Amino acid sequence: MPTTPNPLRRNEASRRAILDAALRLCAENGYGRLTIEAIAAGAGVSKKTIYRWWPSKGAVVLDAVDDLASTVADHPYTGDLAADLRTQMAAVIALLTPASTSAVVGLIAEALHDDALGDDLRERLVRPRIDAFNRRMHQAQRDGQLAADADLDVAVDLVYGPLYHRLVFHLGMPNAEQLHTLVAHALRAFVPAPQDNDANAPPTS
Amino acid sequence: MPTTPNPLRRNEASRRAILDAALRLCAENGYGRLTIEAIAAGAGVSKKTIYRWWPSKGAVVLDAVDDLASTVADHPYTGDLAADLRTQMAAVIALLTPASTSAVVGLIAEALHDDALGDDLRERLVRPRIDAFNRRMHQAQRDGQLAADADLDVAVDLVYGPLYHRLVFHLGMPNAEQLHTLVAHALRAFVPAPQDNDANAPPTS
Amino acid sequence: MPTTPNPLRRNEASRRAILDAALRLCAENGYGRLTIEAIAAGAGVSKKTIYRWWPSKGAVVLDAVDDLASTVADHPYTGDLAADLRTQMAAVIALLTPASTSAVVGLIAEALHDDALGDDLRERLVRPRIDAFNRRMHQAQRDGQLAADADLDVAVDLVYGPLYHRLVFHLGMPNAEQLHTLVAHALRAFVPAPQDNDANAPPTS
Amino acid sequence: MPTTPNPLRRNEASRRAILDAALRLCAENGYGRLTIEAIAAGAGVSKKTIYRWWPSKGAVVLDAVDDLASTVADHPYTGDLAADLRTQMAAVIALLTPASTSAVVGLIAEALHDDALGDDLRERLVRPRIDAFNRRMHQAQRDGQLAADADLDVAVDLVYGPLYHRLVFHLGMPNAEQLHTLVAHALRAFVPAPQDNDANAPPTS
DNA sequence: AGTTAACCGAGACGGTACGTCAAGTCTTAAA
DNA sequence: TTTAAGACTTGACGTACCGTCTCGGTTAACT
Repeated sequence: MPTTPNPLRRNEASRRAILDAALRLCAENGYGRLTIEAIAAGAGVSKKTIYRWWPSKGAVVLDAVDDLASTVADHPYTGDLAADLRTQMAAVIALLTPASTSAVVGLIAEALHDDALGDDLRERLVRPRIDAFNRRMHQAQRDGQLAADADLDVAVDLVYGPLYHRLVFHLGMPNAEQLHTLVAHALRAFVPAPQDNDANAPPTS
Repeated sequence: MPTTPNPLRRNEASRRAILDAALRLCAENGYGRLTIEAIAAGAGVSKKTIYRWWPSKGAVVLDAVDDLASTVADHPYTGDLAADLRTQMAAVIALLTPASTSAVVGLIAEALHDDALGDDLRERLVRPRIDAFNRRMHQAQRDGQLAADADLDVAVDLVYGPLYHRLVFHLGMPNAEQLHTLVAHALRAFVPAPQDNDANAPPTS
Repeated sequence: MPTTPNPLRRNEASRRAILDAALRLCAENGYGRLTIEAIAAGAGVSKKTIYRWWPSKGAVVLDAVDDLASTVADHPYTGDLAADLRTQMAAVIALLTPASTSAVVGLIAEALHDDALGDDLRERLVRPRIDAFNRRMHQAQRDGQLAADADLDVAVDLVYGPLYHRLVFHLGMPNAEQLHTLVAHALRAFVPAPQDNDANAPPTS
Repeated sequence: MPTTPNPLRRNEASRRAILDAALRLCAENGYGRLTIEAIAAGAGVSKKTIYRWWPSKGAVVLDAVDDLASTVADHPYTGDLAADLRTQMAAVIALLTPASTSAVVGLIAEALHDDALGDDLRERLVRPRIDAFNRRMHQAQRDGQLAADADLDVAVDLVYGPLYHRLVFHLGMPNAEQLHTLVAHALRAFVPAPQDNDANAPPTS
């Protein structure tokens, strides 16, 4: 008696309908009003089918977001580190806005109560993007845009932290100008010294 | 005909019992398992009394945390900015740890779905502390520890952001050493240039 | 410390307002939706004032109905017993119709659960009217319209019973013709024998 | 999309437990103290299950009484009409006594406020018994015990009315002797005239 | 190709908590 | 001292979802 169902017999149509319904209903009514019952009804699927394959509402949404987000929010590489970061961060901000109907924000909220979901969220959604960020930063270091001896371990926190600080305390997502300022200041921790005050300004070209 | 009850007639003993029960039960079972019913039972109070004075579970906990947190997590002033920040941030980290039983984390999670609660959380809990942080930073600026022309508007995001980035993605709160590194890097954006690697040490004067 | 309030200090204006509000609200929304709170609000009186003077909602309504009904539904005396009974019964039917907004029907329903109210209802409202009925019947006996040896003890049950049978089982109150038939048949038990089949018909004059 | 649940899937064990608990609790504490919560708890069933199948407490009790009463209070046929009626009415009286714990009395009280319940009560409980009574009366008519031209339409009101008159006004149910008198007088409306005082005795044939 | 075990939809079920309502008690301030 | 106002405890209301379960039916893997 297998405790986990046989994935070979899984109905792909049901799976897709469930993930689609989850995202759609989340966008329509907000993550807070999203329920397993509504997902089942919206997908034309029985609750049992959802519980067979996912342990919780959060896990469903995580799968749905994972599908969705695998291509968005990649790190571009134009050579201008600050600009590239701003581009990528703008995509992240789009995923978090508006908070009330953002599936990602819903996942974040639920993960704060649910360690298992939090771990999944970190490993499946966040970790790959942190790795990508780090690769981009090391590339910039090799390019000479960052100090050769910069401690990049804290970079991700300094660069992305402000977004989540503002998110959790309803301080408003930064607009383009504020984003510019934030990135500039964050990168200042890693640029070669001595430097002038405008080292991270966008190229004037 | 006032839609809000007359605060003059409010029973202070009930109010205190409710707030105490909310914090106690949150610490015992976690914010996620906290219910209005349990608070009422734990406080020896009727549900009606809770609903009369607060619109939601989050509002109760916000009041409770507000009472509690009004004295903790003040900004010390020893003259060593980085050390003072680390001290204060350690207090903040204590309020957020462990996440599963932290009332503040619970509020943060709920505020992500509930804009009204989020606004209250910001105005009542966070704004005063941001102001205190800013006062401390401007003091440091006047003390010559920060660049005279530093743009301190982004400072709070750079300093505290990493904490919330780590919180929401289950990356673990920084230990003492990591906190040291984080603060040092964050402040680097505001210190006078050029600088050496120990720019954040307390003034030797 | 008197357990009963001093009736001398009773506020007559409040008493009237309460009884009037009770009847008005009962007529408007039905006895089932009548509440002490609504009566208090409708009378501009505090709940405490109601509870001070009456033990229950039913007692309030009983007082109100008692005031109201003391003059209606008297027994006329035209000499035609059957006609007189029909006249009086039509007044009773008016008090019971429509059942959903009739204060008397509400009292009857509540008295079925509440023995104290039931006893009050019987003694204050019903008993005097039974006595009046019996006086009317004995008068008819003296007038020679009923058998001299008729057992009038069961008369009230036979005459009025059909009304309450129909009331409690939603069989519809009798219309004028049905009322005629009912009274005629009921009185047949008390008329002198031998008799013909139309002895109780109304006088043809 | 049916608004009523599919009766085929109904759990018969739950249904029985609910009806049994309703009758038991009504007998123990009285209809007035009977609650849906208590029925659910007493039946080991969730409230939702009750609300799924019945619209109100009264509907539950009506079902329970319907089950119970389908065999009691049938009309016997010994040939002696008055005796048969007394037998059957004694069974009815037993169902109504004591009023405070009688499910039927509770239903009657509730039906006075609730037209839908009242209609159900009439159609499901009362109408079949009225029909049975009428059949018995017509049989007696064919047997020559009632006048061939008697208007039996009012018979049920005359015979049973006294019971409900006495019930609603707390006048006490008739004892055996009073019942004898009541039935005798009621039937006098339908016997052939002239008659003697023992007209309701069984035929001597 | 037929058997059979699993998935599937549907949705009833026992629960827990919700937010509301009214009952009846108690406190305060004004008259 | 009574009253209006209204806060309070209590307890039931009817609803919403939860996560589990059983029911036929279909489907897909293995005889």
